[in-house]
Amino acid sequence: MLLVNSIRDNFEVVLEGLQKRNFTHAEAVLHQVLEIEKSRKETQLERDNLQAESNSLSKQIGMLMRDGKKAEAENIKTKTAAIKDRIKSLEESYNTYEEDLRQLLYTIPNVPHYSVVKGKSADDNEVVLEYGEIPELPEDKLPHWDLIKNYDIIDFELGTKITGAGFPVYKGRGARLQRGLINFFLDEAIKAGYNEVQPPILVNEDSGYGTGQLPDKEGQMYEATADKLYLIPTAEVPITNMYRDVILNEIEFPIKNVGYTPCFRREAGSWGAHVRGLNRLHQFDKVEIVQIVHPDHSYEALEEMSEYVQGLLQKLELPYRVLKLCGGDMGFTSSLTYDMEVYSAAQERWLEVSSVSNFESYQANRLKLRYKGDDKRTQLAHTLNGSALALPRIIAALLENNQTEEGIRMPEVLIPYLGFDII
RNA sequence: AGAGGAGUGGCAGAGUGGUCGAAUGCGGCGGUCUUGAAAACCGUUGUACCGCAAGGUACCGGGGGUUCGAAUCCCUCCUCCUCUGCCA
Repeated sequence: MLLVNSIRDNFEVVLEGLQKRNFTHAEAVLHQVLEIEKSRKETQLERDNLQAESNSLSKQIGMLMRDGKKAEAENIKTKTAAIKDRIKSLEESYNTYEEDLRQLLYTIPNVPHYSVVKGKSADDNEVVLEYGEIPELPEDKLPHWDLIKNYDIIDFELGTKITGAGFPVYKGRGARLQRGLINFFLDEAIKAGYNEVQPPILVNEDSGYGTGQLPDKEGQMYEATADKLYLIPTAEVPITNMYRDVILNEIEFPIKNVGYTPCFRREAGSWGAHVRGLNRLHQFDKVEIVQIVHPDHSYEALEEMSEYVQGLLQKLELPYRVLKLCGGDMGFTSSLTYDMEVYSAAQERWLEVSSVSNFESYQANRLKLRYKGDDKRTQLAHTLNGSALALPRIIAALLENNQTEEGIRMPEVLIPYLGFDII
């Protein structure tokens, strides 16, 4: 969430930023924040002063009791009663102000980077670059949902029987392709200096708030209600929350973690060809990279992560493009996001396979993730993450783009991981 | 899951109603000494909020309560340890 001080000190900048993402009533909400904050401070001042008075009287009572002057002590006791009532009522208002402030801040999205354009929807995203040749496929090319049936490598009906729609069963070479890709992605990340972690895939409420899934996206997560736990929608949640309530030493930067996890998304209300087959699932696999860095270097880190993800796509020989998201299309917590999309030659459309974001201090503020430098001051760190990569659409593109009469050709780099070169 | 025990500063560990944000040791940082290092000695060393500052307030696992006053007493939740049970 945003820092109140930054809203106060950079009011115009914050306002302009929020307007870029079409956040309605931005000005009114920001003014409300400052107003509540003002009341909060006034209440604290009064409460603290009374508390100081009460503390001092209590000490006097203690000393009088020790000296055996009981009558005098009793006399002071009566004075404290009134103060106590007043403190209690101030305490209640203070808590209300604090809670109202927090709830209000939860509703305010991150301020986009100054270079982010306004825009209304995904149509206004800027294509930063395109890479690779779009393959020419024969007339009888098939979309992946037909290919997986023909080769019997992914079974949606079977998954529907076991669980429900959007939970496919990967079979035979389909399963091995999954496993091969996961291992390939993890190995590449390790080579790039990331530390591999295996986090839990159920998280508690605090973690959901820490990275911003709660309260914003409550309905999009599966919930284990008996234990108040959530199935993670992305490994970003557990991996970033490892650093909740942590004060790092500056010399530990940059912190680079990578983890493979299944991801679970309820994604209600979607339909049509765009969500067919592997395009949108309730459960899918993803390798996620997460960085925690010094605020001065977070945009360098973002570029580095973007290039890293692009390198993976190049190795997989997939044509891709990089989008810089406009304000209207960016996630709630992000300051700047690049989306990587691969071209699916049979569906003849671009599929998002990665999203790389810099959250600046927005998540860190919720997480209380700070660092201490040479000057001994504690400050908020910056967090970033990116998919590297999400499997289903990569598989969709690999299957579609590499289909031949002999079968589906696998990219060179995967063959050692698969043990076969064609499906 | 049942029975018992325990949660205090970076770590170890004292403190069982008042002068305790908290002894002491270790570690960290600064200094003295030394050609340098070690040792020794001296100093310093939590977080957050309010305040221009002086200073104030809160925090001893979380929340609530008793009391003029709580690390200390009570309730509740969480976590960890030991034993028993169960289990990949």
